[in-house]
Amino acid sequence: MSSPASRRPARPTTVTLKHVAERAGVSAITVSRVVNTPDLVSDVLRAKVTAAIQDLGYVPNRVAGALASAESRAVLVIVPSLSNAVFIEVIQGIQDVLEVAGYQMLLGNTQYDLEREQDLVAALLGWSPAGVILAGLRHTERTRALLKSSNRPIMEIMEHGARPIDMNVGLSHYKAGESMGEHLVSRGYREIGFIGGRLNADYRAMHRFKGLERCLARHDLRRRPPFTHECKSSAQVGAEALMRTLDAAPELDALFFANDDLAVGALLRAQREGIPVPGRIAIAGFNGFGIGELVQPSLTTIVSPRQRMGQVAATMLVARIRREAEGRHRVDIGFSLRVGEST
Amino acid sequence: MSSPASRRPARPTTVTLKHVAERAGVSAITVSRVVNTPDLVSDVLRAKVTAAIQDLGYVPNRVAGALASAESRAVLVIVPSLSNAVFIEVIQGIQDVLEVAGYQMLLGNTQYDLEREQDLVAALLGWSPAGVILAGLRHTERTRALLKSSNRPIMEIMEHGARPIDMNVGLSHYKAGESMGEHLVSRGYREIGFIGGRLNADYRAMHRFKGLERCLARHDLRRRPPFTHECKSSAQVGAEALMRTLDAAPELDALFFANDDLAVGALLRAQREGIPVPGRIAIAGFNGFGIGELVQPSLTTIVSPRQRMGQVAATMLVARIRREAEGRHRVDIGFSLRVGEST
DNA sequence: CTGAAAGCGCTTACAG
DNA sequence: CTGAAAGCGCTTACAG
Repeated sequence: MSSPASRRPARPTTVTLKHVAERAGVSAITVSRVVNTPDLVSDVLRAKVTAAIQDLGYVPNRVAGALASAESRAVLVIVPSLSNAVFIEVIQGIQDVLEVAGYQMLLGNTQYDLEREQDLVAALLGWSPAGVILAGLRHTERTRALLKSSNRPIMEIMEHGARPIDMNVGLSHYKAGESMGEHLVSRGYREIGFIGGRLNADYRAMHRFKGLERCLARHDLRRRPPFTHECKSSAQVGAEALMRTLDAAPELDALFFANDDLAVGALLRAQREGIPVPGRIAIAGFNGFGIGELVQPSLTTIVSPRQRMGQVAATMLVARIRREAEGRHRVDIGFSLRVGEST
Repeated sequence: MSSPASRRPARPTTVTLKHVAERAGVSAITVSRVVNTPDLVSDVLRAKVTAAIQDLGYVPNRVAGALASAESRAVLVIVPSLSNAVFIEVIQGIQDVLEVAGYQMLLGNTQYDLEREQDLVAALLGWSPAGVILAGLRHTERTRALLKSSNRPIMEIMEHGARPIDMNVGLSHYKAGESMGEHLVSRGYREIGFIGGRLNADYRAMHRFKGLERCLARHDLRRRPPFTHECKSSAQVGAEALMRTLDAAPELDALFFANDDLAVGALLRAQREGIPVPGRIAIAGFNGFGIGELVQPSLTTIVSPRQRMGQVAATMLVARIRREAEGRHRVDIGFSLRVGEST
């Protein structure tokens, strides 16, 4: 019963379960129940405990709770990039749901590197997360093994595919590429190129390219390797890529950019250079950011339901964490073509 | 010594310090030292322990460590919004530094609500963070009290001011507003308006407005209340605000928008409507996003060093966490005026 | 509906 | 440089 205070001066004097229990005249477990599963406590005791919590300004120590239960109220969210607005919007959707459900997000950024992803997963599992959301279906074997043996609900997002580790919410990037290809062909374009960056790492963009290729093959149109650059996508990079590509392949009459950042940059640059869009060159993107509707000409693009994807994924995950889940483990969230003036 | 395994089937069989210690033939504390303070361990034991860690695939349980030491390797980062790219870039800067230093970010979003901020701070302190970074110098009294009594290093960012709770890195939004005012006046504009949204919550934008007002007063120019809207800033909202404001106050010859999102939207809308910029109306923003250099005319704006602000703040915080900090607790990170074609 | 005991996997604060 | 003991603040798995 001797106080350890003299030995641990660094530890701030904190209100603990025990203090609340003493104040309320109940046991510690009862306080714990009031905090976590109030329905299991009688009205009388619950009122006493709630009052004691208020009086003392008790804040539960989540770390202790996590250690005791081997499960923290944290969800790992691992994405390839934060400079890409797509992931920001997905993260917002996830946050919307996690916050209401009382879970904290632990955010990791792999920078499109599967080894980094593996290290992140290993390190972050040390937090005993209640669940994991990560981008993509492509991971190292060890990442898969770590996630599986963690016995936590796992949600893979962004792309929809056949063999998820556990659950999956995403869309078919291949079909999206095909869909844009069909649109361009139907508009009469015949010399169609694809511009993207770091396609080995951003393999979802590569899937879109493959979808486009499939479409071009079907129509007996010329297929070209993608025009690539080895840097992060941005409007500036898209602007440069447009000029370089038109120089290298002046016969092109349409360009499908890997994303809207690139496409909007290209559009604005074309305008500045006096290159008619779509008269000289048609321009299309992928994402469906709001800015695409404001530029002139407005951008033809594929709209992915980013925030909703995050919400759906987080909702399914939370249901599984709470063991209320049933039914589908795989959701194709779809996409839509938004036809603007640029094609 | 009896195994609890039969009583806790849910807990996955995990490799712990003890297992590593047994394998390496040392005590648990020695393993702990190899993980946390390897310099304190002899080369011989360190090698043995490192090998055992590799063999067993040991991953430290951060939760247990945090409970024992009353300090987790987490840093709270609390911002008002994730839909504002400013905060995303600041967060990136913070991440850059925290990741290298081995800290995990716990992200909270107040939605510009000081009560929500207070609740977030209270709840997240339950994670025993090593430090806290939060946006702004304005908080509830209870938030301040909670942070102070937590005895953790606290860093307030975004704005630079006189009485931080602990440390502060930011810029003067008042001076930024003044500076833009001086630029507009020097260009010959005389009827200058300010457009922004939710200025009570986004009081930093209000500071920029006040700075502008001060400048207008100095030059004996007409001062107007800000033209406001009650929704999140976006290009779409800026586009609408431009049209509404020109309708309401056709005498205006220059508009200072609270941020670049609004200003770029206005610029693109003006172009679409055939309103000459800056001939009919000059347009200026605040942030310095890359898109402002691509639109036509290019946007005059104030560039805030967002990513660097995050890096500097996180670097100072980590130094304090490690008790290596000295010198300045307050840094004015500054800003610069980028003159484009829109004014 | 309520509680006493044991334990989660680490680190602290010594002692040697 | 190394280690045995105690403890961090909770929750689990019983028993009643």
